[in-house]
Amino acid sequence: VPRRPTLRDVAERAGVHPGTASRALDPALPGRVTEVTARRVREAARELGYAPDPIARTLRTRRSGLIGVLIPDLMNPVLPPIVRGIEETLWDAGRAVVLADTDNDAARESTLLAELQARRCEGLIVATATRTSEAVRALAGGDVPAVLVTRDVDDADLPLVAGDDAAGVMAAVDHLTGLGHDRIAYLTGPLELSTTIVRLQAYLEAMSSSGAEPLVRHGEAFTAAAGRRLTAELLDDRDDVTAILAGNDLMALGVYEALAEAGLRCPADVSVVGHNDMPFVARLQPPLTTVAIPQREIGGAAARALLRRLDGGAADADLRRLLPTRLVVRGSTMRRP
Amino acid sequence: VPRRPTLRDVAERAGVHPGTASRALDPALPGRVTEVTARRVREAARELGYAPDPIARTLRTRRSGLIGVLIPDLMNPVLPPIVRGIEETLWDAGRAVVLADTDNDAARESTLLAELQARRCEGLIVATATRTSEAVRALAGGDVPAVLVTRDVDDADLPLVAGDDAAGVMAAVDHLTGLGHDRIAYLTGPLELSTTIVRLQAYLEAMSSSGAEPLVRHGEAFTAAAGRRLTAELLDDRDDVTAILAGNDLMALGVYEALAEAGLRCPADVSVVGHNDMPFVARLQPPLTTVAIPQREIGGAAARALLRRLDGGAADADLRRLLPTRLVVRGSTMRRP
DNA sequence: TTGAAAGCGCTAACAA
DNA sequence: TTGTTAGCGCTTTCAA
Repeated sequence: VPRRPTLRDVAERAGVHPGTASRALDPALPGRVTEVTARRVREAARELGYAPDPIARTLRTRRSGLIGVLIPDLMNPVLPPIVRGIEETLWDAGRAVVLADTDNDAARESTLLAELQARRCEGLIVATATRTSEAVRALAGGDVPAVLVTRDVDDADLPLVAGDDAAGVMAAVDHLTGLGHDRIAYLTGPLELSTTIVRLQAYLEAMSSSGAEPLVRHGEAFTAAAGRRLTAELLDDRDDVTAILAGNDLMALGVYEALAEAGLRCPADVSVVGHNDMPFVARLQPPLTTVAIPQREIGGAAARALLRRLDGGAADADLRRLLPTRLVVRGSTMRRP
Repeated sequence: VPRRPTLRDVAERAGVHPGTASRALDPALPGRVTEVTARRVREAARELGYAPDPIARTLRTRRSGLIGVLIPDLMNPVLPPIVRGIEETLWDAGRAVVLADTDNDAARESTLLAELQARRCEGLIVATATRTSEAVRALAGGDVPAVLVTRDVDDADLPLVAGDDAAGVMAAVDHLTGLGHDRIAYLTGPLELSTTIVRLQAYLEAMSSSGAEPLVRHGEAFTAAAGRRLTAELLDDRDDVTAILAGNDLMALGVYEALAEAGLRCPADVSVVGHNDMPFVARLQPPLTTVAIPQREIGGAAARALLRRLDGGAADADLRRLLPTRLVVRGSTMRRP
């Protein structure tokens, strides 16, 4: 059986000692070896099709080249682009991505975090944080660098990369007030998520600066079902609402359903705005006006932030990196009737 | 610095030799060690918070516990559920998933396949195959077990797990003929994908057995743009088409666009059927009738097939496992006008 | 500049 | 049943 070649084979063929071959092949150390031997070794390596064994290297150097990526649920449409951005950036940097999905389960979160570390991941990218996750907070003190994506945890000095949701929500409120709306309701996601809080806060600020009275309903989850229930309740209580800002696009889907059920038209009777610009919302009827988030870039930026840290970068240089969002105006908003 | 404990530390504390400690901690070998020493060792391990180093273990045993998963593009809506199914099954079996995305690039495919193997992945799940991918075909002879998902490669004895697309397409044609249609066009995806061929073949068979004349257009990609272009061309040539079967849902989106552009209504003038039942197609206008594929189950089944092989299962027991698909009838199909 | 030797932490073959 | 020994493939001191 033609075993894959080791450094020893290369050294033998080049007529040098394995140690020398190792030095010759290490690009970080030019001048540690004669140019002529370096050439001989490289040649032998090429002829043999030699590739260093990452496992053996890791055992020696303690660097595995593995980055753990923890996500809440890959089937949530916002995540694939983020994971994609992370993954392409890390592969390009010679790292491999170990993906783990918590299924939105806190217990699973801490299990998987431990598992990822046990498997010697050099760094962690975490998209599952709730404001109170202890397991995530503990990462701040730990010895494996971690970066949070999208979701932040309270009171921990962990770097975060996310979209500038606040700016997006403010733009959405401005858009609606610009269209003459002032009875604008906001439907939140679960309060244990930082994204919910950030968006809600922005809504409240924008409303107060426009002098309009805020109107908030809290949802138990970022789902269409929650959006639908909240909207139905809202319409029962108040018949003067002319615009609804949904915590995210999934909830906006539920808003559409509830409006249709109540015999209200969108946007003729009620304008609707979502958040995230997930795939295909432009193809809904009506096409959804929403806050677009640069998901893939967020993933890439998170990966780069982690790489910087792994290369000994300053730990405090780039806490809280917010990437620009933008309001995409489509057919679900119009001038107040 | 309180270095994490090694097996040596555990052995020392338990007063035994490292080799003995190793045996005591190995769950696969009961009876290789006295119950009393086993207990002592386990106790010591617990007290020290010992966790075996997976890297060292891998170097020794050649088994990394890592499974490489190669996908064409995570942002293609069919993939997240598949990856999810793979990932949850493998974690439950104590394996970790290394995810790599080729971005539909053949060169990247072979690079990443090599990289995954260099990183000592014990097994591979490949969703990127084209009918001719050499790099994938080479896996058949290789020493790391591989399972294909959804996309097959020609002339290679690699196990495949996929949805039963043929049955789905036949059901779709039957559904349409049952509604009185006989001018049913089929829009294919790229011919280098096995899924395209399987679906097309099924369409041709179903048409011939119903005695209707087949009407096929070939698309260069499974995209909305392709679906749109093909439909526009089709409508230019033939004004008698009353139903269109799209290669997948993305193409069906394009069909919707082209019909609207041509001033034709769906389903009143033309019925449309998609394939995949990707998220949110039920919310299109009209809701899309489509062939649903059990994506998550396919992922799970692929993972289990690989695990079986890793445990020395027969290599030929389960080549070509097809999971049942089903036609989901929604609003885009109706009785022929 | 190169060779020699040790060792990362673990497991498996062999010996006692 | 347990201890001993060797070695997975690599890097990195230390000497020459």
